[in-house]
Amino acid sequence: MSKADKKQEIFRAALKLFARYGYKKTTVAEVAAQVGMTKSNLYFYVAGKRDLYEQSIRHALKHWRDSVAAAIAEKNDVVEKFKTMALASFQYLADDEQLRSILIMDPAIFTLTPAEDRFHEINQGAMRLIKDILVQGINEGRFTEIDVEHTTEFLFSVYIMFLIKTYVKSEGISALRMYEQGAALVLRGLCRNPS
Amino acid sequence: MSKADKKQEIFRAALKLFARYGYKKTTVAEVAAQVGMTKSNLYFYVAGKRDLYEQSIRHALKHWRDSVAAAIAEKNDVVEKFKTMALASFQYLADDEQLRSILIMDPAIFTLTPAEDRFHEINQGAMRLIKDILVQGINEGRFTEIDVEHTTEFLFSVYIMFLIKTYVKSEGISALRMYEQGAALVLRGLCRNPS
DNA sequence: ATTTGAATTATTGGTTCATTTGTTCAAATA
DNA sequence: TATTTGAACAAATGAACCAATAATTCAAAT
Repeated sequence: MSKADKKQEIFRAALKLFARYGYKKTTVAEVAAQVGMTKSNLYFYVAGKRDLYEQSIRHALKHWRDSVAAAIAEKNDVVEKFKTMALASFQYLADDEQLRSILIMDPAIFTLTPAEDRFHEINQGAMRLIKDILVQGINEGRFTEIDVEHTTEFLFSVYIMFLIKTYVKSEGISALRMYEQGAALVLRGLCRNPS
Repeated sequence: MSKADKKQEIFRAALKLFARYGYKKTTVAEVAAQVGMTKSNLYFYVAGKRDLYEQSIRHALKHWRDSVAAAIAEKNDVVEKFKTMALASFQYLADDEQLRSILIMDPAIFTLTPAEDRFHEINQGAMRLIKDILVQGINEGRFTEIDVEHTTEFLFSVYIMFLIKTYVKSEGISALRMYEQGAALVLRGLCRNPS
């Protein structure tokens, strides 16, 4: 098993424990035991506990983003892409209890401000998805010619906020309804020919 | 001076100190001194330190909301009302350094979830402003017939989020640009005949 | 190149205690 | 009667300490 594979295994084990007990209450000894090694050996793979935690989360977030990207890629119509993006990302989290648990225990993962965002590169990728859809829509003449940069940031902020409302604070179905209404409203504002 | 007037005076003095030193570092003795009375006498007017704090904030929030309501009332056209609502509330806070300071020191005043909202009745009032505009727009045939309840909640959430981004976390001008783009986008989604 | 046990360092949680601050109240005042 | 006060009491806070636990390093082993 390659070093990279071993890392993967470590990250998955770590995420499981972090999701169950939270950052502070999980010890590196426990994580090491979970993958069948001593804690000192863990330091051969990661720089420390904090690093282990962040990398594990980074790993999970990337998987999420890639999964949403794949769902979008299946659609051709730009309006369908928009709808898929809005819903697939929500659905993914609904299905991933472990990641939800992490997010609830550490709400700061989803920050409202880029400056203090520990996972900025990953969120940049998510914003890329939004931006590409906006650009495609404009190029195809389906969307009105809006300010792509700021609108992308706006949509991403709204999206993050509703993730927080729905899964971190547990407003559940109520927040989902709002999100759906909002997505529809925004899509109507985006489209040149309102349906 | 009536008891109600004395209370007003106390609230203003308290807010000033709370804004400067925060809740914990402000003592009731200091507040009492500020209005020229002993701390024990303060208990004739308020139930305790917490009550003093919350009432002072409540007072300031009401003033804010009423000020926005007044600005909206000046306009007749529903689209103008919408724009005014979106901007006047932001402008008010830009001008009120004291309230901004309170908000920064106690970010939980602006919660993303109604359940834990200590000032829910006041925010209800703010949502009322949004709802009335939506209803007017629909009745006049200017807005499409959206789900008023959920759209109101959606818009209020977005509004609160940008207040936090702009003033609590200090993203300043960048968040403002996003907000403007978002407001324009939403308004376009709302209107029956896009301009 | 990987793993380990033992040693070292840093954090954490609990305890005490002195000090400050919040709260109550019977008596005074206007 | 409505308001104010000083003194007493109760609760919260922060500093200083200690013991226990957990994180990290590293020389030696595989």
